[in-house]
Amino acid sequence: MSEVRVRFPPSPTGYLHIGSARTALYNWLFARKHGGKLILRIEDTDIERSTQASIDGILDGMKWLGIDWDEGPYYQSQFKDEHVAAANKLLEEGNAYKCFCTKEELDAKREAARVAKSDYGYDGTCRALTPDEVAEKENAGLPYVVRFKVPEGDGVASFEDSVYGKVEKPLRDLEDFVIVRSDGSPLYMLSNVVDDIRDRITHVIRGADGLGNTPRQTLLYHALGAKQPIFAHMPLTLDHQKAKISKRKHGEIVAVHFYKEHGFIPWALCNFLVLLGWSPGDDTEIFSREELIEAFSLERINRSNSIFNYKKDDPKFFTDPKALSINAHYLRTMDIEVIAEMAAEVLKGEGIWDEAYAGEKRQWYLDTVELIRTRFHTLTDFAGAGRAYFAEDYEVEERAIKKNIAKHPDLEKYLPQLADKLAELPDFEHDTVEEALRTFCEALGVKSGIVINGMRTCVTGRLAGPSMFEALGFLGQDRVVARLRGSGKLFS
RNA sequence: GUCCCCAUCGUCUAGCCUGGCCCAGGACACCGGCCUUUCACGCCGGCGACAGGGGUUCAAAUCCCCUUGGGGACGCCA
Repeated sequence: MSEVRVRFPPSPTGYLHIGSARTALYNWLFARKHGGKLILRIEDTDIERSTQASIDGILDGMKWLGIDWDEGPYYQSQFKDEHVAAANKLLEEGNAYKCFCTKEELDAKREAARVAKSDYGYDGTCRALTPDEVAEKENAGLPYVVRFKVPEGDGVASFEDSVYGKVEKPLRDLEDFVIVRSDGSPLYMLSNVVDDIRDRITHVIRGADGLGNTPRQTLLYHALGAKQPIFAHMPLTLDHQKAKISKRKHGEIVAVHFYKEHGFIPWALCNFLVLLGWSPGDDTEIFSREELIEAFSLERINRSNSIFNYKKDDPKFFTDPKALSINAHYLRTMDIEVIAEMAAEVLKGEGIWDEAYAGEKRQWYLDTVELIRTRFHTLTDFAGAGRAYFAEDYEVEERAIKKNIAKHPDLEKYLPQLADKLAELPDFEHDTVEEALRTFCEALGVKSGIVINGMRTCVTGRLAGPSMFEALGFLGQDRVVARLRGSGKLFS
């Protein structure tokens, strides 16, 4: 096989959404697996809706995900001349013709067909025009579109699809479709094929919504004298109502940047997305980059659509639970240095980063991240649930106060007393602190659990967290003592 | 409406091509237990599906047909 060349052709009409990211990912995986090239082509021919901000967003999203490309970005709009030239070639060789039917006439025919409950396809009125008639209309200044001349007869347009197998469409079911607008601008159907031919694309991997117009595109390849690529149509991702996930309908939740902002690890999102419509055939679900590239294949892509399982306003899961669980898995198993770096970005974003964490407190920082990461799901938790380890402005959970403070009013006296005891300690080692606390509790005749939990609420702001004695060591004597002395505010 | 595609636990899926090893396996979620003076992790267990109906066959989740449900394509959008 010659070099594998695939492409990802987003249209820059909004942010990069996860469905597109999945398409990019599949293409990328295929290219990497076969030592091929991924070409990034921005399909910006819809000038009305294309924006530079969107282009930037898409590039940023891909970079963040780690989906790198080998060529491009190319811009479809720069190749307009080529598209027009291709249309002219088709015209000259008799594979296309000028159509003078007006939009109104076509709408009327379409409407009539609808009323008659019959199928509508362009009836070929202008196909029969003689060269003289065409010249006459053109000279009269009548606007026209260019239509592709679908071959007549009993033939079929067919192509090989790595997911769907051999796909055939009878030519008689295909109408003479428009390839150039009346204003002279080429249509997607044509541009896309011309670009893929120029970019020497060998495999077109795209959403199943492209399946329907593939037969027409194969006709274009043939008429343009090019070999058609191998196609692979991937199933669509739907929402719970079985509607295609879209920016319009679902908003931010389907945007790649949303996941970046909500503390996702890029690769975790990729790992989740690849599983939507593909599986390796065994029970593996967590893959390193190398493993996934090795395991990936077009043939194992599913044919049925999958559902992106998120429920709006779900208090517990802000996105698909599986995505969250995969992210949490990476969060607690990836190399601690890497996680610490990602967490650092979050802390910097929150303005609670201390440069010392990269210097003299480096080891403390690493150990702290290690201590708390097992119960987190996203990177943002380091600045949320884990805030007390890095800053003084942490919030104390309402339910923690309710359960561990309010029920034990005596703590209002005990906690400051405990602070004094702890302040006297020669060191703040695990055993030293534990012994001091147990002695303290015994002297007062109070159960240590009550004091421990009250203390946890006070010094970490949380109902749950790491073993208290361990956590205290990380917080340090000074901070613990100060926080316990200020515990009075919890009782108001 | 016409054409095409799809159909296994709530969700992602394995198994389907090459029928028996499947009274259907894994993961997430959920429930229970162990661990833990909290929580999480981890471990153990539980709940939970072959859309329905007909065939074919000694045998069907797997093959065939019909029904139903869902999706897509039918633009001078991309």
